[in-house]
Amino acid sequence: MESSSWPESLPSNWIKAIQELKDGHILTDKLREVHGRPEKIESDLEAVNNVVIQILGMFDSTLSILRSSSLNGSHHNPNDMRFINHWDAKKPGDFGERTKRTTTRLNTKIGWKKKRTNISTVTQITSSFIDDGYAWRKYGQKVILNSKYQRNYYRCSYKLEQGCQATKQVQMIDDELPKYKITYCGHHTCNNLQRSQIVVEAPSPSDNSVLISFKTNALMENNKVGTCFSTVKHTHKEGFPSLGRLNYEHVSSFDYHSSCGSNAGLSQVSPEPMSMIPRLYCEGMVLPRVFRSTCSSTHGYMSDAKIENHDYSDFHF
DNA sequence: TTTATTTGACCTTG
DNA sequence: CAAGGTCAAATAAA
Repeated sequence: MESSSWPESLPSNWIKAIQELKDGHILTDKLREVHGRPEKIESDLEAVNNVVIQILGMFDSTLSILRSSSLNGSHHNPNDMRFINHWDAKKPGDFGERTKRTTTRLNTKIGWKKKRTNISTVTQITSSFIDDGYAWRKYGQKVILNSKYQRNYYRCSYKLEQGCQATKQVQMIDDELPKYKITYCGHHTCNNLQRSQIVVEAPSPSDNSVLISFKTNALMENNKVGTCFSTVKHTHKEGFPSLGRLNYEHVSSFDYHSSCGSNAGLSQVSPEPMSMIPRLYCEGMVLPRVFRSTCSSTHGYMSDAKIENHDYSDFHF
């Protein structure tokens, strides 16, 4: 990926994105070197951790640049507020009365439509709430037809501060076992991911794999569980029935086994914008192999995820 | 007092 | 028109 192969006419933000990808590629190579040498991983765990975090940051940065460029069909400065779509143009407090709100909403009809038809979603079925590393704020709850449980709507806590458009919906599935359908809509453009602490364990002699344990900051810092688990703080009277007290350590800790073999999982997921995929996948994709993700929840069930409604129009790789 | 959640109204979509 | 998604005032929690 030589920079000379790119047309000189590329806008500066695209060049920046390309540079980010190149840097990420170099760092990934570094990781690959370490991958086959578990003794090095152990001795330099912090350095490995830092590389992973750098790569993730580069992916987020690149996607942010690409998305901001492609959303409007032209290249522009992502900080230019003129290019924010109608959906987000409105700020809280703009409407003191219902009548005023009604008028404005009608005027932004195009924005609504665009939002709903073009947005990509990722749906995940899980037996417990997953800490995806982002801070979410609940903004709605709705009774869904033919469903015993209400659907809960969350948006990124940094929507107002940074204009992050990521939202997610959480709905309990009517099943004999407690399961949740979590639908992520849009991707995060905020820089407030609570980075996971990554613990790499040496491979076992019997299993040619590397165990990487992702633990969120919520476990490291006292009294911050509420922030990280805003989605867990639902009410029992209307929303989901009580599952009892969740074990935070178990729920927020995931183990990834890097196994030789199948690549199906990665190939299925990789085209999706990194920052909109639940961290369950994003973190795993850092390494060159594919993972079977085991959610070590209080129930110990496997979590399952799939991508619905691909829309790659914003991401021309 | 500040911040987050609840909840009914409003709006879009099919 | 029904169903689902979002807003924002009211309320609760920290």
